Amino acid sequence: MEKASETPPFSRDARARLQGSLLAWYDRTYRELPWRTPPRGGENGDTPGADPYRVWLSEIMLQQTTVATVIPYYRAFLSRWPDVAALARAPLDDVLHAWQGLGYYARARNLHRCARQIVSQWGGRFPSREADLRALSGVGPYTAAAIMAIAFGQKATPVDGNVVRVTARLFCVSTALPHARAEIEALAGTLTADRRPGDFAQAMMDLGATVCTAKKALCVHCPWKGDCRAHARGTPLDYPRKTAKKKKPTRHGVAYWLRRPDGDVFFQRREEKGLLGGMMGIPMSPLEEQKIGPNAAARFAPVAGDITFLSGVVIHVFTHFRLELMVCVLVPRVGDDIPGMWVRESHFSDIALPTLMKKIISHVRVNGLQ
DNA sequence: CACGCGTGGCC
DNA sequence: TGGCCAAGCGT
Repeated sequence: MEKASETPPFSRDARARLQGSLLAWYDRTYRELPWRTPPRGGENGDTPGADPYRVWLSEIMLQQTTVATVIPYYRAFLSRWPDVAALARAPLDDVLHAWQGLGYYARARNLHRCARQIVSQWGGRFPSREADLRALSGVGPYTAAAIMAIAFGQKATPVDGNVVRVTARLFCVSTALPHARAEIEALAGTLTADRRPGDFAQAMMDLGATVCTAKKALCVHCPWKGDCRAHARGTPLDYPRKTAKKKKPTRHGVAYWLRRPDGDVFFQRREEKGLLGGMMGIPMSPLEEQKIGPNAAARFAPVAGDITFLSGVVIHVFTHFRLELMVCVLVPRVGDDIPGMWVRESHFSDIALPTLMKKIISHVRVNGLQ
């Protein structure tokens, strides 16, 4: 396994050159973002550490999520909960509601749990040791390293998708992902600067986000073009190598729009674990590989009643499968005795609904019978 | 450790 | 248009 890369790590001098040119590039091209503190620039100037709460909040939101998507959510959270104590005091439902549409809802539950951990275990102040950060809910190796570097100014190497790509190209790592992960992390660690660790970490990510991107390598603008081995070969887009992905399957299901005579609609909280965990939604059948016929759809209904199938289907694409959902209106024949809540349409905006549920609501508006 | 977990934008 | 991608984590 020790064929680490096609080319060996850089010498001490080369590393110093790489660090200097990247930091200079960062100062020159600095992008302002709501959670950032500007680089002081200059000689040995370390950027003053940012508020750990803001760094943490932004990093959790940015997990697998684009900057443009995160910005409005980040502003809303920070304005509503300015510090970790405020967030810890909030009811979980409020946090989930504020998170709706952002996806990966386990992050929101872990965020809330983490806020309470900070208050109960650390007196409301973020710990400044990587191991203590790692013990917090929702904080993994990447986020712990990011907080260490950006908020506490400590030498640490957060390795996100950008850093993986930049590093794989710089060294021409021949091993394919995800197997190459450890190897790439080790190589990335050899680059990390002692000075301005927070700026260096963000510079690596910015480089991957704006210059050394997945689909384009704008090597002309890259501060590392003189040392990059993939650029020297003229094949930067060949890295990082990846193993082929499986094709995304389609799964089928039925969603039940339970409507009472007064017009209220039935919602229930989804189980904490699993798809859209902890969010509100209308009842759904189990998801199957095959289309679900009318008989099975009636059999899966949560209560007895008159069923009307709406025309069309709701299509929603998740990370690991494509969902094709039939929607039927169900007028319960008997009183409700299943756990959940009846919600007036004018109050839909009060409950935490994932995007799939909003699509279903829209589908009923368009195709539903009044 | 491979997999489950959202959503929106891009070509 | 379908596949790929985006500042990963928990199990």
